[in-house]
Amino acid sequence: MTLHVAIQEVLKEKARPLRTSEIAGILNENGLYRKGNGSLIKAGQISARINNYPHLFTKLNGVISLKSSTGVPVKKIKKISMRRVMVDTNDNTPVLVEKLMKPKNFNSIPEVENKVPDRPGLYCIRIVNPKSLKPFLTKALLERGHNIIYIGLASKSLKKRFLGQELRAKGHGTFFRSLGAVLGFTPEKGSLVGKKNQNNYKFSKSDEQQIVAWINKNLIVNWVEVIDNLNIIENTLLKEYQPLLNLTGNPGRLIEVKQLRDECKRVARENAKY
DNA sequence: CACTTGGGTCCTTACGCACT
DNA sequence: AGTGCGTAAGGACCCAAGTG
Repeated sequence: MTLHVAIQEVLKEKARPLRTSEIAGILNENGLYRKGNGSLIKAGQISARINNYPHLFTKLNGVISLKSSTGVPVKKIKKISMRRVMVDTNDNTPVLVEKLMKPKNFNSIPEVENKVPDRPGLYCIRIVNPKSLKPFLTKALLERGHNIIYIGLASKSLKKRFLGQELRAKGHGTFFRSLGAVLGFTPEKGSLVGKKNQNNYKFSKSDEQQIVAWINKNLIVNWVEVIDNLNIIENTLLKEYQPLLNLTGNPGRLIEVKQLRDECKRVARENAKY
């Protein structure tokens, strides 16, 4: 039995919409579907399959239902509008993009950290002197003719996501992990052992402080508040500028960055020797 | 005891390998 | 070559512990 058929079976049997994590749990218990290597099915895998079979399933507010009339009646749930991209007549995207990318608008983080809004938007990070990085990164920036190292989005809050997670390591910032890796830091050995998410490695407190100090000294940042079309704008920018440390969606992603991140993961997953 | 902070967990989606 | 499938990046949610 394929995974999506197994998901259909579960939804039919339970006769109500289910979360991806619930479906994974039920399948792991009833054995309707087993992975080739025998490992447990994760919620993310269910989500991936749901997206690959839009004709079979509907997804509303995080719960999955069967689409076919033979399946479960879809419960009425308050609808959240999934805004489709519409280029309306007063589209001010070009203005926002210019405002975001204009080098003059960038400032060091200590100068602006109290001003980052608790609102959604896009952010861009530049490096003052590309030569403060490892040679392969310096070279890549010179080839690209800019000093942009990361472009990201915060769908809820720039303050929490951009400032908190990315620049101050509160929580799990993708950029912070990548930067630490390319600066030559590695997490503490075994720090991911037993953790559910085997990717979100962290650095030691003292390493974190050193990275934050490096960020304050070497990086300048800018952001714009945006609500609509965040993903589309981000994707366009990634294609146009190919920032140094973005991986997903970046045609100029650097394999060396991925390798350094993988090395961090390897160390963090390693059983501590004693 | 309300508020803040830290961080564990969850969700979505792009990517790339494996199989047909 | 096309399709199926699993993994991991990127981002947000949410709760427990800390703080005043």
